[in-house]
Amino acid sequence: MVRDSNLRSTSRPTAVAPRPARARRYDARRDAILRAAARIFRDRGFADTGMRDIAIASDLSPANLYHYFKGKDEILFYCQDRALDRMLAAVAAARRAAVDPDGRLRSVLAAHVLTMLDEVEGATAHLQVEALAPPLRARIVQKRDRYERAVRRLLADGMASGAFVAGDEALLTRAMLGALNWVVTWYRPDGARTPGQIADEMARYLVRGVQPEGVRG
Amino acid sequence: MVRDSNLRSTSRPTAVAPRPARARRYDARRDAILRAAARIFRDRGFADTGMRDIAIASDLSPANLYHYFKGKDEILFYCQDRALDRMLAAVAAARRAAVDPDGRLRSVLAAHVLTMLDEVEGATAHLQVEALAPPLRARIVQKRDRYERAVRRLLADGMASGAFVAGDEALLTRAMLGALNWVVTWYRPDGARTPGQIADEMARYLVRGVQPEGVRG
DNA sequence: AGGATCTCCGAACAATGGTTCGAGATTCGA
DNA sequence: TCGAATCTCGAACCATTGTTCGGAGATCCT
Repeated sequence: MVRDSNLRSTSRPTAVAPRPARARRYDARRDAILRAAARIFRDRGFADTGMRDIAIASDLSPANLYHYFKGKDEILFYCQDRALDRMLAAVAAARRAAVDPDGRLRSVLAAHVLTMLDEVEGATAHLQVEALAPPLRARIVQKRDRYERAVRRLLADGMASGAFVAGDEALLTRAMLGALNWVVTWYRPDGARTPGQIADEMARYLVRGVQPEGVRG
Repeated sequence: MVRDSNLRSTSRPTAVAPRPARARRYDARRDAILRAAARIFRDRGFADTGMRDIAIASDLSPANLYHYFKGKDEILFYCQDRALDRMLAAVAAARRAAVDPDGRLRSVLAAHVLTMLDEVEGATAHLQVEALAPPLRARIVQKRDRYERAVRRLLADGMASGAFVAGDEALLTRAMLGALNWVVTWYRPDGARTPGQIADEMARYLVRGVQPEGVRG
């Protein structure tokens, strides 16, 4: 428990492994647990998932989980935290790639879908925020709001520049994110569409709804 | 338990009360339980809601709940069943009111939001279907699919008539319903918008995304 | 009024679930 | 190689939860 280094110390890429093998395995196990948990959370929901389920899925004993996480809440917390980080990174990337507002918003929305469907990342990004106890929830809510505001700003900028029609930014943002979050409830890996296709079609449709006449993406 | 008359026998509106006072109170209690349960389910989720919570909220003892429902599952079942009935009724009403496809779809989507936010009806319409045990779940899933197909048909008809642009009907339907279902996660009674306003704006935006150039609602 | 039925509840039961304990294996620095 | 820190797990703990049981009070029909 001495570690607690979530932010990799990528300070020196020296020849010799700067990170002990011990700590490496520790991080790997942590990752595996998060991966397994995220998958089950997405499929069965947080409340219906037991520690024993997570333990089985990650080839560990239930008791051993507590050497990697303080408890069930913390596992959910890191799932959500990771997913949000990835989404925020997508926003930053879209902003850097200086295209038009349409393309920026589309790429962010598409990335959102991919993050939700990707087993590695959380998938339970926004889905189960209320399940968290106050201390951890506050941190997630804060980050989630930051992401939501970022998306809203993308929308607002487009409205200001005339790329999008005027409207209630907050409501439209929530409509878009809702459509995206809902994907996890109906997506099946053996379905007709790949995650990439779903992400693209979703993003295209959602953006089309705010575009003025004459400039259809 | 001899009653089991969910469908009111509105056969004869005779002068004398055709329904004994006893049975009336029974139905009223049932209604109150459903009302209270739906509210808590919506706020805290099905798994995190205890029978004792429902009992307190409906001014009854936990044990007494079992005189009105077979168990927790059945309570959720009726919540969802009611909500779906109301949504299906909205579809039928929209179909009867022979307006254009745009108006039909918009009114159905708006009714969906109002059903979700209305405390009386389920609110947990689609939200917690997986929580149900197989026997009851099958019936709900069937009805939910019926509703989803009805909405999809509205969309498909519009595409066929040229009122909507061509696209993946199933995916677009799910995108719309997802945006609507998500409303329960962020709606607050003391917010700036009333349920009616939210419903209208949502429906307008979602339909706009499938309309071709030159015909915006 | 009397018996039958319906409502209602306090208490307890069995199962589940998150979590802790204590000790045995494993790994690592020196 | 040796001692210490780290991993790992079976078993148990304890609170919660859905549910049942048996009976007391209320209500209704005749």
